[in-house]
Amino acid sequence: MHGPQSPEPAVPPLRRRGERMRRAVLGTVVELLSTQGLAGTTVATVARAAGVHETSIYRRWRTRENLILDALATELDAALPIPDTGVVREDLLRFLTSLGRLIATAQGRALLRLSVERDETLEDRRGPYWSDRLERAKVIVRRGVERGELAADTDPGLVIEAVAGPLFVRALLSGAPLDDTLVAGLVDLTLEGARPR
Amino acid sequence: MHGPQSPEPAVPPLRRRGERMRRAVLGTVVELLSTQGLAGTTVATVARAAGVHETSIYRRWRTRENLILDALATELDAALPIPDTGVVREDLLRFLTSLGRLIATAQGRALLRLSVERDETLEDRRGPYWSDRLERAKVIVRRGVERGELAADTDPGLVIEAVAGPLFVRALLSGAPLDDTLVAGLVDLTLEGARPR
DNA sequence: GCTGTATCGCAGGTCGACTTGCGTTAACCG
DNA sequence: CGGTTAACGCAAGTCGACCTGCGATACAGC
Repeated sequence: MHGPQSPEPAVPPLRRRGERMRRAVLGTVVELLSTQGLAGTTVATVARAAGVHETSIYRRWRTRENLILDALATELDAALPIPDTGVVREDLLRFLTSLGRLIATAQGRALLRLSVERDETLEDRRGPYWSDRLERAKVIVRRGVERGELAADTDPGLVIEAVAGPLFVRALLSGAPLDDTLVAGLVDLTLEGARPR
Repeated sequence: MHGPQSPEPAVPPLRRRGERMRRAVLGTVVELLSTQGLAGTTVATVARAAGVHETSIYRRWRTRENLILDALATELDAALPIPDTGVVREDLLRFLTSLGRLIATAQGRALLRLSVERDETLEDRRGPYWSDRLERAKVIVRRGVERGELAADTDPGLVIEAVAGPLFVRALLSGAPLDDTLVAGLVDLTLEGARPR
């Protein structure tokens, strides 16, 4: 073997800078999240796996929370498309179904959990991710109103919150399953109401 | 001043045992929660304020989470009564209003936050508090069905989740306000539906 | 009243998040 | 292509959650 003369090459410290380091670390985070879960994704672990020093991570992202949020925001940016089938019920069904699937994902659950853990003291107000998605989904309702499928005075935000809220509650609080039956029941209840007709 | 002969009385370590210690610690937790918030309620702080050693707290409650959950469960046990006015809309309105008020409380928010922070790895499945409350609220819907106010095939759980879900989502995710307008809009939407009539 | 045992005090330690100071080098810029 | 600087490596340390062993005592049962 043609080894180096010096018995200990002293492992040249890999200083991956700038964008290269950023991508390496973020990729490692996403991978660790799906294999080790949120609890297993510690800053020290990420640093080791990405071949970067822990300090460098803290200097760039400030907190573990920022780190993971950054990785997930990049990863889940394209998720939750807004369907446009021409029928409100169908649009809501599809949107809720993909929302349920996202929430069932390890990454989705992690994003959810981290969005909740905000300090109540300082108004940090982050986690715009979910608020944004719900905001975007309002067009589904608006299109339904324009088509005459829904009452003219329908509040789009209210409808979206009413159908999506239970999914979040189940994922965060009760742990109850998120199946298609629930989604369909929710949509129909919100569209038709509970009054006898 | 008639001080004791010994210059340092060496502060006899107060060993409050059993129920006395339990009440002292839990009372301190509730107090600290409303004055210092969740982040300020650390085990060391509680121990000092209650005149108890940190180790004793860990031995009895295992985790900080258990400690606070125990204190809040005891404190909020009687909260969220189920109204029975004879009219579904009124019952739902009152229930949701008190739920919103509870959620706006420092203690309510703390209970919510802690109910979310469950490990996804081990199926610890706690936080039955909120699930229990929603479960109990189902009778409101059942009574409405019996009275003929609601369709016979109405799913009580679905209705309760649809009206309560958005409140939790706002408290946990979006931080949007919980006013009476929202509550009324939610109840009416769920009862009447969004379809034009 | 005396003893036995579970409970508590206390010292010391692990682990993860986060910080600071200082030396070193990669990367951009003229 | 040499110089400057911001980015990185590294050592050391703080803080809070949580654990362990050991000695001491409050309270129960006799």
